[in-house]
Amino acid sequence: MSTPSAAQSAAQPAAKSAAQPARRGPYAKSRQRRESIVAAAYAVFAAHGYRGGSLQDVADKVGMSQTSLLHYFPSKRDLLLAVLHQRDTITQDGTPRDPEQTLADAVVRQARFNETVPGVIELYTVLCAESVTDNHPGLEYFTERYERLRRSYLRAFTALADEGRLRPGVDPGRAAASLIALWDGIQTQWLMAPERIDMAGCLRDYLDLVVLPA
Amino acid sequence: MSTPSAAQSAAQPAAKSAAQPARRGPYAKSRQRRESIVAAAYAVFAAHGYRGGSLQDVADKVGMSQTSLLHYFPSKRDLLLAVLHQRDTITQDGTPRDPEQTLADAVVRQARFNETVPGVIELYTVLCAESVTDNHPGLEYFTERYERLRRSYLRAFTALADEGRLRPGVDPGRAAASLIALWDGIQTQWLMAPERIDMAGCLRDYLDLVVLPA
DNA sequence: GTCAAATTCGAGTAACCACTCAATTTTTAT
DNA sequence: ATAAAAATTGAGTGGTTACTCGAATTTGAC
Repeated sequence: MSTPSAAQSAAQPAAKSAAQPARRGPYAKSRQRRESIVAAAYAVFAAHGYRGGSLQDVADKVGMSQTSLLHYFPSKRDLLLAVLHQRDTITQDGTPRDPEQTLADAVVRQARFNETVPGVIELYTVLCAESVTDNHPGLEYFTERYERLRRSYLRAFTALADEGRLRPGVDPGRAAASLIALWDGIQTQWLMAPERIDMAGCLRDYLDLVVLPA
Repeated sequence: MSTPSAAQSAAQPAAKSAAQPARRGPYAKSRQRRESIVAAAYAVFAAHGYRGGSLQDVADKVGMSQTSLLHYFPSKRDLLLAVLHQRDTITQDGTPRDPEQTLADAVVRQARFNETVPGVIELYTVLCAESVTDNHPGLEYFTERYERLRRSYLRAFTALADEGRLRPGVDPGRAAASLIALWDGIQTQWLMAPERIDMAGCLRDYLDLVVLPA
């Protein structure tokens, strides 16, 4: 309060009348730089987890100093959140499903796609479980993701039930949680024995059991 | 198996003829001490993971110095393996199922039991996913556990199929992997929202879908 | 070209890590 | 009681951690 000049931080290019700090914004290559940092952090966290991966590992991978890295992401926590957001972008997590596609086709297609993207499944599996440990900055992301996903599949199963296409006796709410659980769990087994586990097949089997043909 | 030197713990009082080092074996309270260390490590790894939990944390919890702890478990890795073995003991993992019980009853019963044991599900979920990260000493334990469990459930589903009690179209191998996956995955969701997730209910639902009534 | 903001980094910090070593204290078989 | 093994520990070892600070360099709007 005693230093009113420092309190003015919002940059409005029109309002440069008074004695403003005159922020200039990031330089041209800044965006690419941030992206390459996130990509490196993505790989490091996928391979070692959040606690097991260090900022130095990430900086080395990008080819910059750890200090410069902290200029872009002021804490390891911020970097993790950027990586999780990047995962959403890659997998289009949270994007509504194409209404032309059946639920089963959409799930199977996504499962097959994820299999081809190096590191996505490692990153998701490792960080998700790690996030339930004490004081993990990823917990909120994963709890919210689960709630959103369960709501989404609940809606899908309820719609199918209304058409009479849900197998009698199946509870849409538990089926939603179960589908997500099956997907998560089969990914863990796939990571340990990729040639022995048919992720898409297991998901297809489950959905064929739960939803009746049109 | 491959470390016979460490396996020499059984005291043979008869073989003290030559110039032997005259091992005396552990003292009376040693066994309890080891058990309390494993219990503390169990809690620490469940709450923080393997990489996130430190030997100092464990030593503090037991009330001994970190150096003394290392007298009982010469490395953090050894401590982890002891904790994983302890988990098997608690959950009776690897113990054959009571033949009087149906598969579904056994699974549901075990799921309900695990829910009541503090830390088991945290420990399992956190360490299992962490074990797929680089150079994690738990990987072998979990891969072998998955192979053993899949074989076990494959046998159970195959037996049911022979009785004509497997729903037509269900593949016993994929069903075995799927049952384990569902179980693992539902535990993760339960950890994040225990009051919203019915683990036993989801497992029961799945088995009711897959196996037909007698 | 000027000049301030954006970017970069070397050098620290204080804390923590798993683990070692040498020495002391405690137990227990004799 | 004695003596030797088992148990315990304080003090270190070399390493890593996330993060800070101050200063130098690079950029780009004017």
